[in-house]
Amino acid sequence: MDASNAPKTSGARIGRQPSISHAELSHISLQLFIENGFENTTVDAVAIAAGIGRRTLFRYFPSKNDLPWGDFDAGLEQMRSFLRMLPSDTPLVEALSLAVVEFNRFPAEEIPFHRERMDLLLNVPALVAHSTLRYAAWRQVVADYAALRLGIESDNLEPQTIAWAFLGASLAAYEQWLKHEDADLLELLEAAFVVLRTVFASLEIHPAG
Amino acid sequence: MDASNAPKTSGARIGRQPSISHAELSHISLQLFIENGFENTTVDAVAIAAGIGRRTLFRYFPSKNDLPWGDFDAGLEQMRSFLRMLPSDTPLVEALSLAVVEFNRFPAEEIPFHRERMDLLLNVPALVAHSTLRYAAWRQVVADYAALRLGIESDNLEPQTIAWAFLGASLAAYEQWLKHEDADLLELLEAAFVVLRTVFASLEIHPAG
DNA sequence: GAGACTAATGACACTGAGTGCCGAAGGGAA
DNA sequence: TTCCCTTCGGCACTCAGTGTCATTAGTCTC
Repeated sequence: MDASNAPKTSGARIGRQPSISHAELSHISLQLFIENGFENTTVDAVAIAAGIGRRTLFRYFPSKNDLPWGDFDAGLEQMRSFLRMLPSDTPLVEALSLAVVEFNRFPAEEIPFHRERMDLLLNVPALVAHSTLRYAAWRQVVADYAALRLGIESDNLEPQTIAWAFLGASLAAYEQWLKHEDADLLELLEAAFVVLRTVFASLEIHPAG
Repeated sequence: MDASNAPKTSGARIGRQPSISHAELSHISLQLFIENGFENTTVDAVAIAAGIGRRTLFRYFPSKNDLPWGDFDAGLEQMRSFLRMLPSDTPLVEALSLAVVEFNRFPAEEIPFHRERMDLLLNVPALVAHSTLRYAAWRQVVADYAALRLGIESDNLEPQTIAWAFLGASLAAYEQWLKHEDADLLELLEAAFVVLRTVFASLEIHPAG
């Protein structure tokens, strides 16, 4: 899906070369969004800044809302692999906690950049709304693993609830991270998962019968 | 916020009467969306069906996406009251479970209607995305109560994580409800909350039979 | 009842996102 | 060079949403 303009090792491609990459285009748009605000930046402005036609831009990204996301799917595949390689006797919640933390680990030099992107994604209403659609794929990864471990289908109540809980905890952690300049994202994620364990482990609850 | 065109008991209102109510307009739009699909129904078509101008429609609802929601805020206020009236020694998770179940209790005759609305809200991409913004207010109610009970601010990690978890569990329950014609929504909600308690208490999960 | 005041309506024009269509441009292969 | 393939980008169009403003339909005062 990405790097589609880099010449493949298996022979040169035929036809006209793409004039830009998804990553470049995403990066250029992000610059503009951060500088002028998401709403104040038109798609035309992004296309002009990238030196491509407006029509071409919509061939790279299906909507303006998708521009800041860049290559999210690549990260998902990594998370899938990570989960596959975990020992199968790892407790479910621990396995998922580890995987989610790993998913959000970035090289130190990328962190300021990542922060600005997440600041947009979690604060611009249009992007907050749109993000739900992207998170669905993320939840699917979590639900698939939970289903595998529980021996049930991934569209059952249990895997879906678990996936939602991990997503929610992650977003709560991100919100804290953006609010506190000096905070550590991975620690906040772990803290959020601990909240889940402690809050919902309170056993004075009587399951409704 | 609603019933603004019904004459108030305290004297007649001044100025021209609203030509329609939010509830009526929402209902009319829902009919069209269900019949023809959300994407295939233009705002103009809704306005015409409602016998009002297109411009007027946007004074009642800020966007097409808001039309199917109707009066969501009224339910939120009810949930707030419900939580306020609970004994303060009710365990936090139990209190929230009860409140959320109560929030989703509807008269039997409204259930088929509610089902169709939720079917739209949870399946039409544009509405799924937009719903995140509406759910934020819902989460705030949960977070506020959790914060109160925990003696911390509602924008802290704990209340936010708890609110996300309850929202996620509720949505997972709704998805099951829509998928199984004969399912009971309130039972599914309780089941989803039990999933949270058992999974995060690291107990054994038994797939629902 | 006439005029003042108030609030909702709706027509019009405009911006901006997203799409279908199609010819042109740029590349490799024969 | 010629053919073929792929991307590019201009154009026209649909539709959501907004600012403006005259109009309509009420109430209140004199």
